Amino acid sequence: MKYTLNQDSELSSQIAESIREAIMNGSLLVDERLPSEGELCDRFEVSRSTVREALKRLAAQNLIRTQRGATGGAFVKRISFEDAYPQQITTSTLLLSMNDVSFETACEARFAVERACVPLSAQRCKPDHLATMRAEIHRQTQNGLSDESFCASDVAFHKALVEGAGNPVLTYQLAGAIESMQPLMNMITFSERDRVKIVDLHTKIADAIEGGQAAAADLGLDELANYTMTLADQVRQQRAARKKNME
Amino acid sequence: MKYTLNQDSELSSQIAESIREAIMNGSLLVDERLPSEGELCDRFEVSRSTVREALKRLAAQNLIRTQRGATGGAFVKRISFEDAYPQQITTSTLLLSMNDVSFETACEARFAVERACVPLSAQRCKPDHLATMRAEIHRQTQNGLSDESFCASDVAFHKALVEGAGNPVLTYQLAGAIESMQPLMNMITFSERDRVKIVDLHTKIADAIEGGQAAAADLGLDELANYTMTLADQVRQQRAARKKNME
DNA sequence: ATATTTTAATTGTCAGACATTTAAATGTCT
DNA sequence: AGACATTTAAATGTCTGACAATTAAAATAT
Repeated sequence: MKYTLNQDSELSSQIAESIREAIMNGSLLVDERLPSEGELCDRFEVSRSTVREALKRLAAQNLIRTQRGATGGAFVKRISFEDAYPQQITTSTLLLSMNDVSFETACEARFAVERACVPLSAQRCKPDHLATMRAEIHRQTQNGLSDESFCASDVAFHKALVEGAGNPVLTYQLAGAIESMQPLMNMITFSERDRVKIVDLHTKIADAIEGGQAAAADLGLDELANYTMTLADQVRQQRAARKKNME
Repeated sequence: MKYTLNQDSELSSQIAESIREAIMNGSLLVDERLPSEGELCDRFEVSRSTVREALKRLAAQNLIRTQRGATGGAFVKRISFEDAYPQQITTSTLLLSMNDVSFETACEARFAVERACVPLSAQRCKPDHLATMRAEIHRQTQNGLSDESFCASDVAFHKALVEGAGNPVLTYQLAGAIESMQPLMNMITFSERDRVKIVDLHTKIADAIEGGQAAAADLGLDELANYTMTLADQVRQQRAARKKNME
């Protein structure tokens, strides 16, 4: 384990980066124990607070875990998809909301990425994912469902579709794209007619997946993408009109 | 800004989570200043070290930035795609290497996701992305190029392909899938014949993109996916045979 | 008015202490 | 000898107080 500090600003950041590199390049293996805080102080010639701030940075990135007690210490963490998920969602969501990403751009990305899963889902989708899709479709038909709940169910449906591809890497990469769209989707209000149309398309997609018909599912997804964009467009026009009236 | 602590283990983790939620739910807006470390100590009734460890966790997640000096403090950071990128790559890379994700699974995800970009790239690819693709193809034909450099160039080619779609969300989401494959790709050695074949397919794809022919590009990508899988298969068989010989 | 210096607020770092947790070592009883 | 209880030691978690470094604004001097 080699320790070299870059020319960054804060010591804790430099130390964290140094250890991160050691993990990335294989100098530190999974479950290997890092030197104790005291030893790290000696090696980097900094105080314990600084070392601890560095370790907290690494912990926040799921790179290490710490244990207290006699045989405790900081250990290189075997990061799991479950650990990485929430981080990914948080980052994606903030990226969209803080960078004026248009609904079109986000939507395009989402459907493009989902379309990539469809052939695999049609080929391998398991009964329980299909069951989830059906259940969500059913929920979407219920009266009195708030727009937010409808959106949440929509997200759940599409998540199941992606998970149906049975590829954990895809699921991880795409979860962000789909879930982070929810706040944007929540800005749309759905009329009764909209919901019926969406449920129809969801059903069409689920049927196609169940029957292993990738092309049909793709077609359904395409229609859904177009329809969603249309809805967003309406919302934008309504909002623009309202603004004009107020002037 | 509401502060409630969960029943987690470490105080710094609870405090970080509390502030993270305030950012996520809009209580804290972009560029808004957090209370100073001293004030946070009072509000959470903890020492400054604990507050600082919490802030470092948030900084590591690109949620805040800090400034020193009179008008300094911690501010909600407007996370940029550039900031999120490296984090995404690190996480994806470690996920693959630490969880025994098979080459097939990772490869499948990569090509699925790339295929999602092809129609958009064919439609909108800008000259400079195309130029990058051509340049990388050219690099791949040079003699004496190490396997690692070849792989790196391969990654650069595919990154340009994705960027050609002109959708920053797609670029972000997919960068992880593509770049994190590099360590796995590096385990493959390329014969002269392999390289010629790959360069041919890259050229085919670039030509199709340039001509706006999405279907042709998709076909090329499909061939490339199959060929890559075949290569990986060969490597696996060679390795198995070698192992058998040693017994 | 402009340039310079001082000041105050804030984060960054350090040092040392004590609290808490945990496993291993030790001791005690049957 | 084995089972249970106690002690010990090592490690992280937290607290306190101090000083350094940075920076914008206020005060001062030119």
